Amino acid sequence: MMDETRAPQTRGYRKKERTRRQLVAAGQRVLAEKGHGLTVSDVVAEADVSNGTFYNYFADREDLIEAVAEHTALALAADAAERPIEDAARRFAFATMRMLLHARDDETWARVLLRLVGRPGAGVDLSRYLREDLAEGHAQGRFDDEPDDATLDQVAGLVIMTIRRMVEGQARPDAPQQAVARGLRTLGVDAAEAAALADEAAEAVA
Amino acid sequence: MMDETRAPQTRGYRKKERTRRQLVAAGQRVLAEKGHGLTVSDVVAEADVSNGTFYNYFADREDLIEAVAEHTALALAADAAERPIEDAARRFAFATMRMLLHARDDETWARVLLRLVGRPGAGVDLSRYLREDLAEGHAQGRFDDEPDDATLDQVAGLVIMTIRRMVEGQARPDAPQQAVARGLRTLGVDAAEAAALADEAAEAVA
DNA sequence: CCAAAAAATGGGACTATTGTCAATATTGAA
DNA sequence: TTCAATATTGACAATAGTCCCATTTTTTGG
Repeated sequence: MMDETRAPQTRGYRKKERTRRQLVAAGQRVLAEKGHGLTVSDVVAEADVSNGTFYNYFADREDLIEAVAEHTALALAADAAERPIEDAARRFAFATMRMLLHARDDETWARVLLRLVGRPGAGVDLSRYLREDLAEGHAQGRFDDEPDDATLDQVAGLVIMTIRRMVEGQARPDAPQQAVARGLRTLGVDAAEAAALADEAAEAVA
Repeated sequence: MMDETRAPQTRGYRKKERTRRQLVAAGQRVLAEKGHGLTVSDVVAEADVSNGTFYNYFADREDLIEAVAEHTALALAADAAERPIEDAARRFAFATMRMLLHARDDETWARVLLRLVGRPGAGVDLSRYLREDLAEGHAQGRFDDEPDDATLDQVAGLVIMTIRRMVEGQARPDAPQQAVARGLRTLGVDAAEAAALADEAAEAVA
């Protein structure tokens, strides 16, 4: 990715940024159609820019794929965050369930998301929503633990590995509920309520 | 990877399998020296085989990197498994700590290991030792949970995400102990003992 | 406000690398 | 020695990634 910290003051600047969005959008379409066999040629053709321009915005092919994954994941997370759910535990259950079911229904996206994990440095913002949820849950007295990095890692890791297992086709049908319930229990919600919330989320999201 | 399930029909033919080992070994050396910029050309030059031969054994460049990572991880896991530690909880603590510290000290390997996550289907054997440990721990009455997939995912996910954070340079110095203790607690070991075992493992492995 | 310098973007030819393939060489068995 | 099976090879095609220059945009100074 290019320098994101540059101040977006100038008007023309935004025009140039559109090229990046074009490329990401094109990447999304090509990825959806051709899956992982996407080539840079495909993408630049779809976006109607030249090969050189592509590398003005992305370091390599993986970098684009990463950007597409992040874009989709953020959209999903932002959407979930907008829901006016007061209880942090319930919101966590819904957001997590949403991500898991989306991964189940869109294998291409799931695979791309998994790659993101394998590329440290990327996807940092992804955990922002999770962190906020955890912090609020702790403030509400819903979750035991302080929302520290280790807690975050454990919950995120559970979600990631569950998605991985789903992609591998080795997941039981109720893997999403299991994972959500397990995540809640890890955060300090008692087993019975965790299971209830997970089931509720599964029904609501599906 | 090529077909591993092929029966040893022609006994002596397996001498040819040496080529694969040569490639993996060459990959290890090149990876250690050039880090991520390794090219297939480098590897085949180092292994002294032709370009075409490489693709007889590996589907693509990533596939080799994967094999190298698995090779190293398995060596590590096997080594840990050989230690005559009776208590499953303690053995888990040692094995996990060993992997975490190795990842901390060898960033290249850590990055390669993370990539395995993004390649579903790979690294399956990696969790075998973990599964065995969990099963034995359950049999010993040390761990609460049945050693089911979800438990495995949660523990493996914790380790992976901890390594990820270490690679990103955002981990606290005691992240390995934290992670090991957390893993033990997830398995049902009470907090005090989990912390004690984690500290013990950290000292012993370091 | 204008002109010119400076900086960033877009373009596409070029190089490097990956990955394919059909021909050739090697192996073990009969 | 011959054969079938498999491994190896290197030339080749496809694709990734680099580089430099023209063009556009932004900033500077009068």
